[in-house]
Amino acid sequence: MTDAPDPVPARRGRPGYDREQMLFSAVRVFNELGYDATSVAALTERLGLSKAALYHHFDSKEQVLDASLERALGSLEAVLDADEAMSGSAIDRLAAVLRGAVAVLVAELPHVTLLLRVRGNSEVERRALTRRRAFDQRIAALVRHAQREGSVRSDIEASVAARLLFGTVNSIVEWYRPGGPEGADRLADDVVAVALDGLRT
Amino acid sequence: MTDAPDPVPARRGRPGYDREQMLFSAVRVFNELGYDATSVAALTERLGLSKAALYHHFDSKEQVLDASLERALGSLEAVLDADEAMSGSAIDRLAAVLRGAVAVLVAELPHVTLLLRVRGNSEVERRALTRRRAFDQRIAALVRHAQREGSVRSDIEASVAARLLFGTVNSIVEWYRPGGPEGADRLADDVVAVALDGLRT
DNA sequence: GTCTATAAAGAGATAGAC
DNA sequence: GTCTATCTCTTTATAGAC
Repeated sequence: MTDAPDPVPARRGRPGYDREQMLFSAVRVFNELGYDATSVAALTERLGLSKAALYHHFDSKEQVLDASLERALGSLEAVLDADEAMSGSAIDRLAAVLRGAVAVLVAELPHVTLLLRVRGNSEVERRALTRRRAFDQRIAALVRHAQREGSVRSDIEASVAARLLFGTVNSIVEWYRPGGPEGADRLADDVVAVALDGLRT
Repeated sequence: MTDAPDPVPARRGRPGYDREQMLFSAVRVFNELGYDATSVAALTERLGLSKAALYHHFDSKEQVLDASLERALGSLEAVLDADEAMSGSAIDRLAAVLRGAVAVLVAELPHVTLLLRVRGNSEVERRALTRRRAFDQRIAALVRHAQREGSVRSDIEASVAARLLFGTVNSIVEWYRPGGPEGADRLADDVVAVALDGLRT
């Protein structure tokens, strides 16, 4: 249990950790144990520090969570606000959003993983869930648009289709590990292929 | 917070709750708050009982979890052992397993939801994860079979395809609620349609 | 930026009565 | 089948020194 400290991105020269490094390490532990099962002691043991050290960088354990959720949500919202999501046919925009979401999932894997496990047990968690719902609704609107355009099947309700779509995308956090055999681009290709064209030959 | 007790399936006549009813109620609370965030007090408050009452029916909080995970895993494993999963072409068996899994998800929604959130924090959780992995591998083998048979595209690795497939299926627990507009059969149709034939027209 | 020490609250679980 | 009372351990967070 007392292994070497997390190999946190170095910060040249100075001793100790800054807020960024501590967040990086903490989110990893949250994802391993689950946020609620993680004590502040578990958070700081990972870095070889005492509990009190965390309170120098954050007001509370919950503020660590908040910082992580902000990253995840900010990155995901940016995908919907990007140029590729704003022009072209609805099906092309949908595909671009799927690719963008996969890219964010991979790039911000720990933060997004944490976001997807939030259940609404506190004000911080409920705010995050509200932003997530808004994201989901923008996806559903995009699917509806593609249905009206005729490029997406209309025999499945848009909200259900959108949920199954992002169920597929979001499930990636359960097994994908960067540096494995599958690159992020290849993964995005596979997701778009399965989601839009199906598994059948 | 002190609402009416959970409307647990009645047990005609006698006072108090039996093990089955207590499990039913407890698993609901676990899913609302998350297992780790749920105290034994929260569990029994829901039924209007004291903490000690739970220990008449279960040895520990963890044994409640164990009982729930056993149900979920048993039901899922039964899908793979069913007749429809044993004969016919691989693609037909795959479709049958998908339908069966959706049916189990809906029928045992609380137990499966709990299972899908387990992270391996205890021996009970790790045993459940081991069984889940075995299930996943049987799915991957089925996909591989369908690829060799030529009915499933081979440009996506079987293990990745299987994971995306069950990512789609499992995500149902995040939003589906029985008694809503979508019936279980219709939902299974939608899942098989999206997974095998895709969303595109 | 980190430490030790400690406060205050809440956790899981048990004993024994009804 | 449930209760009250209690034990013990762990939790989040703070105070104040280095």
